[in-house]
Amino acid sequence: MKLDPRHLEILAAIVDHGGLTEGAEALGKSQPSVSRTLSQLETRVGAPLFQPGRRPLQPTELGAMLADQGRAVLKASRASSDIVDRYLTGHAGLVRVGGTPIFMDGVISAMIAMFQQQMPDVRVDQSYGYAAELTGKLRNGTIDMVILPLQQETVPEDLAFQPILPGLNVIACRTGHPLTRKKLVTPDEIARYSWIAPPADSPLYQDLRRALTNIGAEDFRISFSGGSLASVIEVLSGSDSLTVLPYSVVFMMREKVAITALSLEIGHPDRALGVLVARARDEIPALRRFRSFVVAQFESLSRRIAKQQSDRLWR
Amino acid sequence: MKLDPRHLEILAAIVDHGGLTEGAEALGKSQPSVSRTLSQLETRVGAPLFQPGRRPLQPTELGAMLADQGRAVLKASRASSDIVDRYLTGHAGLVRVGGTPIFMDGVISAMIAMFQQQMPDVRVDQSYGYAAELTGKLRNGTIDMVILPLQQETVPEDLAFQPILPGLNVIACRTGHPLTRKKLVTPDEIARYSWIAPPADSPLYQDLRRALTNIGAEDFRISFSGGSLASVIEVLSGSDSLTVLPYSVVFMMREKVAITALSLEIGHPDRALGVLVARARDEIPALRRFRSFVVAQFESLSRRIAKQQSDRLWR
DNA sequence: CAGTTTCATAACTTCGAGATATATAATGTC
DNA sequence: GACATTATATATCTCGAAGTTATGAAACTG
Repeated sequence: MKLDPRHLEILAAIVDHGGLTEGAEALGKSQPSVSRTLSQLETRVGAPLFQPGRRPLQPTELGAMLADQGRAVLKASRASSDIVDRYLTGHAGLVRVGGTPIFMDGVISAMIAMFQQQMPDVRVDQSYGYAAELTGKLRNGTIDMVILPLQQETVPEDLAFQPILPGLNVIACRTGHPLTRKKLVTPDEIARYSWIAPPADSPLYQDLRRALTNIGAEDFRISFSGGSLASVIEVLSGSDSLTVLPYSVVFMMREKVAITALSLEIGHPDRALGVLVARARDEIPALRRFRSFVVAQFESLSRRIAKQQSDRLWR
Repeated sequence: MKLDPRHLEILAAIVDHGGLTEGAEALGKSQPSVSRTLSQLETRVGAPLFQPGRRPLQPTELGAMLADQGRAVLKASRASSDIVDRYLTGHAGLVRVGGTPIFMDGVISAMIAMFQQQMPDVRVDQSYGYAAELTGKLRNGTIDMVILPLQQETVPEDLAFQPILPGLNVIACRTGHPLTRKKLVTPDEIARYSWIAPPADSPLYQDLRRALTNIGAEDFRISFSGGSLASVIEVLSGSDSLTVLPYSVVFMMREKVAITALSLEIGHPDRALGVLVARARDEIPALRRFRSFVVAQFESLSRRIAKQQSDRLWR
């Protein structure tokens, strides 16, 4: 005996609201419709579901049990509506975001924390990689969005790139480092210190090489390499070693850890940090929200960086 | 966003059976029907519920969550079918049975225990009373069935009476009572012992009076009255008092407690024990089952009584 | 025993779920 | 990489059921 779950819902509504009229109203249906559904259900079941004749309509034993099941259906129904609503408004869902390790650890993860204050039910899956792997994952749908520095001209046709911050690298060191006392740092002075190198396959490593070439420091000693940001920061703040980091990372971290940037131009890479998504794939609402949030956060970050730099000029 | 619970069921079936075809089969529907329902659901929701293109069909985050709700609906649906089936076959339900105290305690309650061995989910509500109240409750639907001794001619039109045992009362006493040693008991001998009287408004009390009148014992001492069967039995088996009980009660109890019946005819009341139900009201399946069970039990009891009596004749 | 409320019935319309037949897409195989 | 196979989507039709309004019949109210 297969019963229509909607009929069970209706039965539950009648029982819970104490009458056909009230039940119909609660369900947004007409009273005759509900009445007929009930009588159909009763013929179907082959037994009365309500005490006959009694005016404050009272369910039979069987009616009460089926109404219990109807309540379960109603609950699942409501839960479904809720799930869908939360999904469509971007309050729930899964966002798989990839990016270069330093940026993810240094900037994005803090933004994720802020985002999840507002959207606690959006789950974020983070993964690390560089341009080649990340675009691959983007194309095969393994991740939804990538944050990485890229030359705008090299962006493939099938991907959309939205720049959010100009590429700006700096030489970073611990606060109180001997070089921070100098107003102008010369290449010779820099050459005295050893370097913390990012992984050899990272764009940042290329940046480091180019920066050193630019300032004329041909050979340099590497004292530590292969670490992710947490290790780099530890070594950096506990030694006199130098490294190259995106300025945004130094800026974000400067209040939490004792690192700073040297006043030495090392030449901008011709890349811009940006958000990359697949054109074909349309974003789920949570992703759209997250992307907007990240973009807005970077705008705010830009402004704060600009303000800090003009403040420093006046000092 | 209101979703049809049936659609959620279908979604759950697809997810659980790993495909449209399998899901359709499990639901007993055609594949196109299920396919269209799914695509409708997706347009309704406004988001894909399955990963596009993947062959071992895999739900999206949202699809999986909605499928969970669908499973809940499916569960309620199955539970409902189960409830109805059990109800219709009389394996579940509520039976409200009333009767005269002595019969209920002495005979029926043991039958209820046996019945519930087979039908553990049939709930039995027992209530006590005499003819007037019981027929009243039967008429207003407070109880479903009554077991009581009645003159067949006095049965009202709107009630149906099914006799199950001829009325036969006996004088009961403890086993080993002095009177049990006599082959023939005279009224004089009886007059020496005091009586345990049933409640004054009970038919059994009338029977007691008539019996004593019949055997010529005009005045008699009452040593205990007002007790229900458990008390009566206690007093009876712990003293030399006598009482009048239906033979069926003595027969049922004789192996558990030390009571027996005297070999003295006291004249049959012109009543028969039977089952009374309201004609208008149609019985729920559990009641029908219970009634049949009780009737069958009494048939068996009749046979056992007859057998015991013929055995005694030969002794 | 009115008046009011609540439920049942009637007649009709519309929408959707079911079916079969068939096209299209994905997957496995040689 | 082409082909066979299986799985899913689409087209078209039919029928049932759920919705509507209008109205009749009970059952509580005072």
